[in-house]
Amino acid sequence: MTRRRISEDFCPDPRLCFDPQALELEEFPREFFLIDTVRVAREIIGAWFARRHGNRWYGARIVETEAYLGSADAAAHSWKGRRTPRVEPMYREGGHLYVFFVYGMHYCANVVTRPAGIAEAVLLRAAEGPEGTPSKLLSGPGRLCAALGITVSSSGFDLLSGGPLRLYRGLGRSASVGVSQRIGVDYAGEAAHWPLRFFDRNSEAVSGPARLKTSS
DNA sequence: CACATGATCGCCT
DNA sequence: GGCGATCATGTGG
Repeated sequence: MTRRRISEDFCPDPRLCFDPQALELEEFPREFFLIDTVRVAREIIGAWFARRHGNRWYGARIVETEAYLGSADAAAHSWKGRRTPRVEPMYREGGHLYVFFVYGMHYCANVVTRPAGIAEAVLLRAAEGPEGTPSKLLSGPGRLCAALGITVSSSGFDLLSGGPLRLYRGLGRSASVGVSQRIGVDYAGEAAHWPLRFFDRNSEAVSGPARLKTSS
């Protein structure tokens, strides 16, 4: 049996190699992550999620996100203040990473928001690689993590520590951003309908059903 | 300790 | 649009 061990998958896809220095990308200030989770979800559309591996940088432009609003949000892992070892990174200061494992085979990456103790976060649902990479390579939260080689070993990492995982502001004009309900949270009752998903209307890499790709 | 389920994906119909 | 894969995690006994 040649069963593939998911935990060995740490390597970014070589097609995502890029140079943040040459592009003169700037990081977000800490404060940006502390104030408003919904605003972070909307405004990191177009931002670059970047990772250093060896002496190279790999990155992708975020085109789809979802906000998860902590203890008041039945779809959030921190609903009703739930606090377990897995969710602990959600309680850190905004700007940290929260990664979890789902469905026995996929990882999902979130950017933690709000001050320490308030467990809100933004799920990174889809991204585009540098010019010429296939639009499906990072389309969906599981594929996004697979393409960048992100696993739970990165959960709790501070994106503003000057280390190998970072978030950079996008370049040029802001994207045309659509809004919809979140995907895959039907169990969450009323919260399942909250308009907390954001996406770049002009991107081929946005995931989910077609009916959620055109809304406002 | 046993069990149920999920912030998904790809393949099948 | 439906379903199986596959297992960490949380919950309850």
